[in-house]
Amino acid sequence: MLTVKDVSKLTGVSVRTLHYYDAIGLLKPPKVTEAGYRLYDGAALSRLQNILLFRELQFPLKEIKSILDSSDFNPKEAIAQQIELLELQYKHIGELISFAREIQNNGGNKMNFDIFNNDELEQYKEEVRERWGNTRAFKEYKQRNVSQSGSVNEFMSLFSDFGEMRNTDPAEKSVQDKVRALQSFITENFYTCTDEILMGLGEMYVSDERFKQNIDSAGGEGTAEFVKQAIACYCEK
Amino acid sequence: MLTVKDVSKLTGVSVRTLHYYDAIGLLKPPKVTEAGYRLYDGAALSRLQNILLFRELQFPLKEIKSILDSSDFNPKEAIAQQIELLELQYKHIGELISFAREIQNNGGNKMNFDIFNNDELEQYKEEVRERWGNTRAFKEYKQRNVSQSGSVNEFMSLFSDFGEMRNTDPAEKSVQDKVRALQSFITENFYTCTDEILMGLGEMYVSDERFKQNIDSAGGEGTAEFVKQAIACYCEK
DNA sequence: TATTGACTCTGACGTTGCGTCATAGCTTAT
DNA sequence: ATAAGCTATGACGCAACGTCAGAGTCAATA
Repeated sequence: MLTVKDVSKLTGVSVRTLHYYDAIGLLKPPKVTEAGYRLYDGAALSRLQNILLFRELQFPLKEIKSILDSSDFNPKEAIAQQIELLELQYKHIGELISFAREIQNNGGNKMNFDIFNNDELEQYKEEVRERWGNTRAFKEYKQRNVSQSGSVNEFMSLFSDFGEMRNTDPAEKSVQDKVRALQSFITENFYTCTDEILMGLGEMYVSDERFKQNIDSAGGEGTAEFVKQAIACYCEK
Repeated sequence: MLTVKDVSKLTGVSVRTLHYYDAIGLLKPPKVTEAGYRLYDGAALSRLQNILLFRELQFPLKEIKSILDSSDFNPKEAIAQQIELLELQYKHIGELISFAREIQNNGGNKMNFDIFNNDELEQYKEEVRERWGNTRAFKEYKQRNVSQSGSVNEFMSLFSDFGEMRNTDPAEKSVQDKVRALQSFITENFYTCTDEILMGLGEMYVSDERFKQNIDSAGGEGTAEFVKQAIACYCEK
């Protein structure tokens, strides 16, 4: 019989991990001495190999346990689902890499509304867990995503409108109407935009270099500052 | 000024997360009312955007904090390192996917000594953290990996040797010598193989379908069982 | 004005998969 | 018999929050 240390050296898992797997019932030693020493045999090693296999494939230990304990040891289904999950991760990380490269090159100037969303992954995990196919929520996500990235363009055109007015008085009615339009637009396309939030956004447009540069590039130098003032005006009334 | 809920709705992070970021000093609200209510402004929103950016790129919060707090807000270096990390993850997940596909197809028959090792990732993380370039440990890893996968072939040829002897008595001297050779081989190439461990391995060779099938395919039907008996013999003496 | 309802706060514990002590018991060899 | 080496069981720590629980606040309504 193998002691914990033997198994540890053999498989590379730590003694503490063996303790833990015992504690959670994932890998019980077939025998325990009177002194409480754990002793393992070949069958246990085999089970451990399986555990490590699934662990490597990112299965949570609980799931591994239920897979190995379920009498029908045919995990093809589970693995198929896991592959889909891994593929999502793969895609996601790929996107992150190109995103990171962009940041390196242009200093992260781009306003980025679309990539801040691993909803996809999270939602998919939910799905996989609850097994209601991968059609509905996934399509809804895509839908949302498309409509959102589409609206970003409209969003930017609002700023170029502001740019054209940026030499008039921020309190001017035409300008104030634009602010109202901006607020409505945000409310309709992103989230309910209260006056409070609008104020915060206005401030951020100048204090965040990324937003500032992006807005100025759409409306001309000074547009961001102008928008901020217009918003301040609007919110004071 | 924006309340926690405003910020939450605006950025998508939960109120609890804002509490947390405050607690760890990552994002302190610029003002707090007498009642203790947190109030945020545009600058805070901007900082939060940066936080989310780095968080999305898998930076740990502590690192984000030190990056944003270090006066020289030039994270190019950090991002470059992070990209390398992401690329490693990318590669690793890619390997996992093809590995998982293999398992699906052949039921995971292959003995798998090589993929159970994200040392690469871990070691690399260490490296990145300690900034001593990515040459040395990486090459050492490759070295180790190559020599290991090379030795797997020799390992299998041992089993075909056993296969040829599988109709003689397991106690026969020639067989026992092979067992000794097996033990030495494991000790030299993988880990110190005590008699105890050898016994465990022998048992596993038959109780784990993956090993059994692989060994039998190398030495012929019944080889795994034969090896187990030979080992038992060897260890009793 | 009193009371609802919506919002906020601070703890405290749960989660996942272990690592890291601390303390103590067991085993074996010298 | 004692030291060396192994083992055990807690207990705490980490990352990044989620999830209550209990309690205080704020604005608006009846």
